[in-house]
Amino acid sequence: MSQASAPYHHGDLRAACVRAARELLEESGGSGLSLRAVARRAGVSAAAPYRHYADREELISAVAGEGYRELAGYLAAARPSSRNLDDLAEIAVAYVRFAVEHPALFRVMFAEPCDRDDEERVQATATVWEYVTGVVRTVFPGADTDTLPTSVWAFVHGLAFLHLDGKLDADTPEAVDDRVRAAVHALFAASAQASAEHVRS
Amino acid sequence: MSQASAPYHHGDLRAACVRAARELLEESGGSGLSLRAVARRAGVSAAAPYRHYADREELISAVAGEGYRELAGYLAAARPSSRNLDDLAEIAVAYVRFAVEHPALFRVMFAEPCDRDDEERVQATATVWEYVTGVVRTVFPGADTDTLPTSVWAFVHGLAFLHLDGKLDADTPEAVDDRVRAAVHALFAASAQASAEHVRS
DNA sequence: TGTACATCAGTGAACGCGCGTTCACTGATGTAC
DNA sequence: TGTACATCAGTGAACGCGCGTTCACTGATGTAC
Repeated sequence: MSQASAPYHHGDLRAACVRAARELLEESGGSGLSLRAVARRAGVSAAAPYRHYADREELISAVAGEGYRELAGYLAAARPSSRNLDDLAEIAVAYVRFAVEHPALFRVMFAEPCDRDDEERVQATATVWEYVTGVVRTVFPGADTDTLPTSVWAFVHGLAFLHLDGKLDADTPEAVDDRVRAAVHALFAASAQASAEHVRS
Repeated sequence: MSQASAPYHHGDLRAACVRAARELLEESGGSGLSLRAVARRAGVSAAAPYRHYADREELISAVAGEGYRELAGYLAAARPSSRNLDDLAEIAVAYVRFAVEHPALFRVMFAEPCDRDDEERVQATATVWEYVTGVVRTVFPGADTDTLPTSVWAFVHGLAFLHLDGKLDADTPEAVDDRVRAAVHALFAASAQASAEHVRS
């Protein structure tokens, strides 16, 4: 409740660690993310985080979890309900924007070897999956609901990573948005012809 | 020329470092990749690599460069010339297979912050880009040649990363191949209808 | 309301480690005469 | 062919560093009576 400036014990070191970790991530990238640096940033001794996290891995998982929740927020905010290709494009824009705005966090979420036993992360992946499936179902009614979500997620995820790694040049955030929109429309428009041919043959 | 078992000086430490680095990558992932570990693995003192590489970064760039060249080989071997969707699917399979067979190397190639000034890496990116553009031109003649390659590369790249991170479950290499083929066809088949609608509206 | 005590979050010193990088050096190689 | 010497790849010891983690501890909090 109180927001005293000099905390007696600390207040909520658990949350403060995640916050500190995210700040470090934004500032120095993934390489700067050590438990000691987090403790330092939180204004606490190096051993203090061990009251709240078993080890470094557990803290990182917590950070990744928060990242997933935030990504879900971005997507939901972009289009609460999606009906057509334009909606899909805006969702893709939101996804890529999240990645580009939080590059190190996005890498932690996806590029760290994913621990299958970590329930929070498995859950987070499942959430993204369900979301994508829902979008695909409304944008492409009657399509193959088993496979197409994979394709769409992969496509959007790939756009995010390529932008993240600077493989596509887009200087401003707006340029990124535009490239993403164009990529979505190009893919689904230009493929119509080839697809029709393929189905027919 | 000679392949003596106990090298006098060393022979070709420059190449041996890259080889050692790749072995470490396969065995222990990206975290184990230190210059000292590379030297140890190459059977040489910790300072020796500095005769051939200015610093750790430069070695890693060399490794990434080799990765790009090898990826290009995978792709070319999959389909020397591509004409239709099936060809594209096999190229995607090759791309994902490369990623899954060399996960840590693939991450080094893409997930390390990409140095724009490193000519070899810029060149490597450009090579992939040109290859993808060429494929797109033959598979989708008459399509938007500026944007569609971005879409296709993103799609395939995303498939690679999602498989790499275990976000999609596919237990055997064959299962991965099948999922990739299915994803390619699902994307280009199911989108036809939505695309046609969109163009018409 | 006041005291005694259990709880437990945070301390600070210490451990052993592997890292990147430097330095003066050594010793094999290959070239000039 | 034989010797003198310059070159330069590799050595090994050392630097200072930050890391993850442990440990016995301290001191604030909150509860029982």
